[in-house]
Formats: sequence, structure tokens, C-alpha cells
Amino acid sequence: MRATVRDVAARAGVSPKTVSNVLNGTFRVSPATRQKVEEAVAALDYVPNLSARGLRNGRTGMIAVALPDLRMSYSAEMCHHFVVAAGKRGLHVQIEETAGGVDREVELMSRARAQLIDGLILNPVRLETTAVQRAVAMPPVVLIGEVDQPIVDHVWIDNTAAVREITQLLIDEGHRRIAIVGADNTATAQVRLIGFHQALEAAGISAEAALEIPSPDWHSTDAARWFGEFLDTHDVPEAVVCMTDTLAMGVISALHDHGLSVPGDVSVVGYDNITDSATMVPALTTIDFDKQKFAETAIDVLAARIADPNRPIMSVTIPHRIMRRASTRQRSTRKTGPRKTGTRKTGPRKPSTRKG
Amino acid sequence: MRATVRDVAARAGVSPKTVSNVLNGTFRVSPATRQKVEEAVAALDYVPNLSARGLRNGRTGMIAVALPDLRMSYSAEMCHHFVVAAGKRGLHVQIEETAGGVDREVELMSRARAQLIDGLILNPVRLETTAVQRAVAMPPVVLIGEVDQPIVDHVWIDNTAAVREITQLLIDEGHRRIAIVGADNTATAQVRLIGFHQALEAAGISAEAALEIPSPDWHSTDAARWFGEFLDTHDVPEAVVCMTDTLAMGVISALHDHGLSVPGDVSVVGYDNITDSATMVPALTTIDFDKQKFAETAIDVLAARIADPNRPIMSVTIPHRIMRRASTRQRSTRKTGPRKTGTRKTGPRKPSTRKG
DNA sequence: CTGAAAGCGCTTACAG
DNA sequence: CTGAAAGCGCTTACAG
Repeated sequence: MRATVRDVAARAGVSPKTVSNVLNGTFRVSPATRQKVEEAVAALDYVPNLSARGLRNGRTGMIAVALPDLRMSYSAEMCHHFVVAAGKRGLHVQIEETAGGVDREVELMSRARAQLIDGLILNPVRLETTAVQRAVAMPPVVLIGEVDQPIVDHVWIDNTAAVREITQLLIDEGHRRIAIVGADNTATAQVRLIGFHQALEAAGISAEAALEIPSPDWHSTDAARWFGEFLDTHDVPEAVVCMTDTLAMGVISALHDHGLSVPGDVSVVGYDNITDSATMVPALTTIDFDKQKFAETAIDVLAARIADPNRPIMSVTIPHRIMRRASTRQRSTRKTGPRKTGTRKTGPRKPSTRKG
Repeated sequence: MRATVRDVAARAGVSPKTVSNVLNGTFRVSPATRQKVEEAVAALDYVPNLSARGLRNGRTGMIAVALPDLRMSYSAEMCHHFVVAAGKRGLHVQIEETAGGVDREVELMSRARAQLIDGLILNPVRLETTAVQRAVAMPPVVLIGEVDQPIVDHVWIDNTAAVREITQLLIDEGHRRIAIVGADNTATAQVRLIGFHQALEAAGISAEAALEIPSPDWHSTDAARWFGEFLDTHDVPEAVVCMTDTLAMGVISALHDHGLSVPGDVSVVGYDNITDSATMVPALTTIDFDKQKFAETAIDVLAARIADPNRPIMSVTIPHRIMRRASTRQRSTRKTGPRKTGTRKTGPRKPSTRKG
């Protein structure tokens, strides 16, 4: 049978309270007593029961992190940083996926209230239907990502500015017919699309609905399929803004399959600066931000909220910057109209079967 | 204040036991009583306290999944499948990273014993130093990956066979001077290296230590750097076996930076069939397995172990297959000696700046 | 500096 | 089909 504080106390010849004091360091305990207790703990292989402690204290030392799709490289890197940042504060992380939508988000909130977790870091999927409602008794929650709900704490990147700036970069390089991939109705896409539109408008370029290409799932394979179909039926754009690096990977793949080179024929940019974006061929120009800092900030804000539910609501913006790599280039001649697929100088070919 | 079973019972005019029966469905309850209870639950916004339930039942409904490095795309995909598979059984997943090594693994075991988690799915990093010891009182654990410890349940891929087969594929295509990237002292690398050696030996090719290239971290950027340095100082191999798809991404990047085409100059294969491997340029030939099935099997085995700690130990091998894509090709002429870098027909050039 | 007691909220034998 | 009581293992006022 598992040892309990009583067993330890009995063996050490002290009361359970003293054992607790030694374990939690709440009060000063004489060295002799401390040693007796520690010997008993070791002898009995005692491990405190966290459920009991959680019931007593109302804290379990566990938080949840809920991301839209755990399969994304972006999710992988953020999970890592959340786990590490939480670990530094003695917290453990439960992961959840919000892909299911609003129901899932609501369920996560109740689970927080069911107190196996002390708080929740939530990346909601849709703006208009967020589970975060004034009406509900709220557990400690930090929103990350695009939804700016003034009801709860919030850590984010200024997505709109970031996409505006990277679109501006493409415009400065002489591109005018610019497509955007991942333009669907998620919160992320909507907020980033605004930045895209702002940059076009500032340059006097009118937005074209046909150049706003959805990709219902944001996996690279989906982007390759959807953007590939776009290439089959439309003029080749001069540049492509991708909502994420993972989408950019699919876009580059589709361009290669159509015999188009990056950035020779088409410039491509991404968003997130995932590790793999540096080893794409070509290396990807993208939006970079300090993911470790992002995670640590979110954990800090959540910990502060857990400690004091009544503190003022915070909103923290993590800085971003453009990570310039090889996937974009200056257009030599400034073209005003759309370029026809037929005007390409070389016909389609599979670069992957080119012989050395 | 939060409502408790007592509050619900009082409001519904029944005993706490009846409330519990309604919530857990243990005994039959009359429809009228059930409705009264459900109304009270709704009215009081009652959510059961999982710490209390965990203390009482000795189960929290939470399991932990510990992977070596959460940043990997492979980890991302596995996490997704574990969370989904666990969710189907009403379980939640706590994630941990074992990169820290054995201490971390031991700590995870005690945490399991501290009973905030009912069990643990563990991918240990090193063969010889596994935290899994006969001596320690073991919580329910399922090992995944390469370590075959007959002490606990085990779900894995036959790594040795998989790498042997994919190396064999390269040999069948006429490659003889084959490098392997990621050859370090982790359990995964060691077991896969054995398969590599087996294939070479069966073909009468002697292993060359210089062709076994380590990459202390298995990120694509590390592989690009380490394999790039290898290319700077060695003859170009005819083919490269990568311990993972992520490593392959870095290897392909380094080859491009050296003006070598894949598979024109060098064939490359990976392992894992991550989603992104289909959109690499060229699409990657790799080892595929059913990740959903892998995760579900591990969860099943763990659930069975939790239900019956004394059942016989299980070991399940998930089938694998070669996913043939564009990154390998038949060598037209069979060469016996190493090819010099200088013998390439085309000089180095950056494919990324090639114009269309 | 330490001990005896109460209670966190739940579920489960034990009675009725 | 339901009620009253006990107890999971911990920590914290309350006394000494």
C-alpha cells in the first residue's frame, strides 16, 4: 500500500502537521526533526497524493493549453515553450485541441471549473462565437492569438500589422498581383486578411476576391492541393502571402509542380517562422516573433490571474519582425497587369526529376 | 461560491447519493427524480470537483504523454492522435518532454505515482538508462518507441526492419555509397542504425564510419548545418538515409545549398511520413505507419493496464511500409567507388535563384 | 516548535 | 429506490 502522511508521521515520531511543514516549508522545523521526517519519507517511498492536495488547496499545479490544431509545426513549437515555461513555475500542462469548435471551448472552460486545472491558455478559433462570455463564471483564462476580448487577459502578436508589413515588403519589391492563401473565416485568417487589404489599399492596388484563396485545413498538403487548383485555373500571381509557414510549404510545392520557381517566377512569404522555414527550398521569408517570450508571458499572466482573480485585465502584445530569407526577390521590371501562364519562358517541368 | 453535491441534493430535495447516482449512472433512478436533480444541476451551474472525485476514486481521468522533443513535427502529429484517442475514452492528456533525460523520466514516474495522472505513455530517450526499473513501484506505463523493456507494456514500430528495408530500396536502385544522418547515441538512432548496417551487410557493402553523420539535435536546421559541413569536407554520397523526415528536410536543404539536386545527384529518404514530407521539394520517400492506430493502441493498452495492473505484459508492433515518393531514383550507371564532388556535371548553383 | 481535529467534495458500502 | 455516515489524504486554523 501507498504510504500517507500519517505513515510518515508515525515512523518519524511526529504529527502529520510536522510532515506537512517539512514538505511544504511553511514553517521553520528543527534540523533534527526535518531529518527524521526526510528519512521516513525515503524509507516509505512516500509521494504526496496530488488529488488530496488539490482538493484541500483548490490548486492542482496543472494548467491547460488549448490550440486549434496540434498537428501543426507551429503548435509543436508553442507546446514546447509552454511546457518549459510552465515547468519553470512548477506547473504541468494538459493539452487540448479546439478544432472541434465552440462546444469544445465551452467544455474546456467547465473542465477548468472542475478544478483539475488551475487555469487555461486558450487560442479560440472563431471571433464571433467565443466561449468567453461575461455571463459564465470564468476560470482563470488567458487568450492567445487573434481574439481581443476585453473580458479576459490576452497575449498576442499584432497580426494585422505583421501581415500588412510583409505584404508591404512584397509591394516594395515591385509585386502587384499578390495572392493570399488561407483566406477562410477563422479568426486568425480574418485578422491577417485585414492587414493584407490595408497594404494593398495603401499602394493603390485593388483587392481581387479571386486572389484570396481558402485552404479549409491549414496543412501543407491542403495548401498544395488548393493552390495547385488555383494555378490550374488562374493567371500566375507575382507573389503569394501565406497565412502560415506550413501553408507556404504547400504553396511552394504546388509552384514547383507547375514548373514555376520561387522566387524566380513567384515570391512567397509565410507567417510564424517555424524552425523548418529556414530549411525550406528556398528558405522562407516570414514573420518572426520570440515564441519563448510569448509562452512565458502567457504563463506569467495566467499565474498572476490565478493568484489574484480580481486584478485588472491585461493585454500584452509580443513584438514581431520580418525574417528576410530567399523566397522573395525584387521584380526586375514592374508589370501592371496580370501575367498569363502562357507567357512563362519555360514550360512546366518537374524540378524533382531534373538530372544533375 | 461553487455549488457542491450537497447544494444540488438540497435544492432537488434528495440525498447526495442520489445526485451521484444521476451523475454517474451507477444505479437506476426514477425519471422524476432524475429530472429534479438535473434541474438543480443546471440552476446551480454545478460542475463536479475532479480533485475530490480523484481522491475518492483513485482515478483522475488524466494520463501523461512524454516525448523526447515536443518541437518536432512528429511529436505534433503524435500529440494530436494521443489527445484524440484519449478523448474518445474520456481521458485527458498531460504532455511532458523527456529531453532533460533520465532524471526527467524518473520524475514523471513519481508524478504518476502522485496520482494526478492515472498512467503514462513514455518514449524514453536512452536505452541503457531507462527509468523503468524493476525495483521501483511502477505506475501504469506504456513504452512507445525503441526501448524494449520486458517489464512493461510496449507499443512500437519495428525500427530496425523499417530502416533495413528503406536502405535496401536505395541499394536496389543502384546506390552503394550511402550516408546516414542522425547517427548519435539515442535509443532511436541506435536501433535504426542496426537496420542500416544489416542492409549494407546483406549487399556486401562495408560500413564507413565517416558516412554515419550525427546531428545532436534532430531539427532540420541542425541537420542542414551538420550535413552541410559533411559535404564541405567529404565526397558526395549517392544516397542519404535520414533518421527522421525532419532531418531529411535539412539534408535536402544542404544539398541544394551545395548545388546538388535531389534525386538527380543524391537520393534521400526519411522516416515517419509526417504530413509535410509530401510537400517537400522533392516529395520525400519515407517510412509510413498508421499514427492514429499507433496512438489508439497505446491508449488501449494503457487503459487495460490501469484497469488491471496484474494482466500479462503486452508488446504490440504497429506495421510500417515504405511510402515511395520523388526523392529517390534509379541510378543509371552502377558505380562502385565514391564519386568526387568535382565529377558533377553541373557546377554549384542556387536553385532558389534560378529564373523562369 | 508540535498535536489533535476539522474539513476540502466526492462516492460507496451499509441500512432502511 | 433513497438516506446517513464514513473516509479518500491532505493542509490549516486552533490550541498547547
